[in-house]
Amino acid sequence: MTDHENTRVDPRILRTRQLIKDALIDLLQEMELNKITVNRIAERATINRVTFYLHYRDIQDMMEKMAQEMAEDIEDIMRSATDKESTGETDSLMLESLLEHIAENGKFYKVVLGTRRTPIFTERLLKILTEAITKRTENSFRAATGIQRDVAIWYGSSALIGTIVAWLRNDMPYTPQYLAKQLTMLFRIGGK
Amino acid sequence: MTDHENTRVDPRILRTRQLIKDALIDLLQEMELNKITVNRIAERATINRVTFYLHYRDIQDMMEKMAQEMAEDIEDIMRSATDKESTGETDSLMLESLLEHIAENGKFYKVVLGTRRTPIFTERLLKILTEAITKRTENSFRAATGIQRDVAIWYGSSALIGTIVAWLRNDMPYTPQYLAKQLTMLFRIGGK
DNA sequence: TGAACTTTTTTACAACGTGTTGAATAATTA
DNA sequence: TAATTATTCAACACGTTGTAAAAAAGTTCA
Repeated sequence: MTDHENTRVDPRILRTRQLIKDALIDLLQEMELNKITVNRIAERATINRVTFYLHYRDIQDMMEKMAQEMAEDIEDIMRSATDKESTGETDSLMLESLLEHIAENGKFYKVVLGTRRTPIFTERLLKILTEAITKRTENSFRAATGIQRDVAIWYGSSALIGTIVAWLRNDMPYTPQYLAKQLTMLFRIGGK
Repeated sequence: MTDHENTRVDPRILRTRQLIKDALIDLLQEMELNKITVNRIAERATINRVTFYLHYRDIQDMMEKMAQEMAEDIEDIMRSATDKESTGETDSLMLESLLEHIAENGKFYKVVLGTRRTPIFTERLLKILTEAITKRTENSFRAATGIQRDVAIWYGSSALIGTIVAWLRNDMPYTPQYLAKQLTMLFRIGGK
């Protein structure tokens, strides 16, 4: 995805890590996680198996690091959406930027969010969305409806992530902009 | 959970299968799926490792069978809720029965739905909920809002399952009845 | 360019998990 | 009790894991 790295780093490391990551994404499209071995990853990445261990402790560790990178990317995007606009419509813009980012990296997100093989990624995104919603509804929550705030937050954040997942699984039949609008509407009437 | 078996079956088989299932649920509370081996399951279940293979092809196969049983249980419950009431309020009752069932088997559901270790179970429940909602909104969908029907279904079903998951993770701080009411309210305003 | 440094490869190893066998033992059924 | 069926035991070949040491290849910088 993006850099995250300003210090000079050996191009061999960059190359190897990219090869390994691509190989994993590749394999995740084809088979369940329990069929994916370091052997297969190395083979697919055209690197030596030992090299894998020079970069990651094991497959689990690798996925955690990738999920961390994803989370940083998404947080950056959402932060800059908040900065750009200060005229009320931030959450609509945030959603739109997020969906655009996901669409741009569709191959990646379809695998890590669209399949249920890598729950860490979904978990990470859910957490980010929950926090964003929590922050965003700090004042604006209408308790008058008789709905518990935490239930509304659970409801809204799962609805968002679930819709994104379904959208990915169906090969993104709507543009990010259109889906963002739909979601904003649904979200307004429902959650808060 | 329930029987699913009316024909006489060797009590040793019942005992062994129950021991194995309990062992898996036990282990899933303690460690990630990739740390769980047939060895460990057999050890925890106090059976011989070979016996495991007399009942299941592998751990994956075992989880699929357990998810299938869960799905059958839930479908039974939702069916009988539909039968019982014909006076409009079926979806509220269905939700209530479902949540009661989950609460009764809290230990089981907290593991298979509450942790992200067994996506098959969540997947199965999502499918059931999606189908129920799809059926239920066949006529009553208000297109006037400008919201796509499929988006609304994605949104509503993920919201439901996500809220249930969060409720389990937080050790069910609301009664099934209360949560069902909350969900019905949120669902009404939002999805359809 | 050449020398110092870092990364990758090669080969090898022990430990462990898998899935399957055939024969024994134990429990259930009738 | 006898016949049947489930479980255990011991053992096997095979693949995966994570680590090690040394050789080879690629990068950096004077």
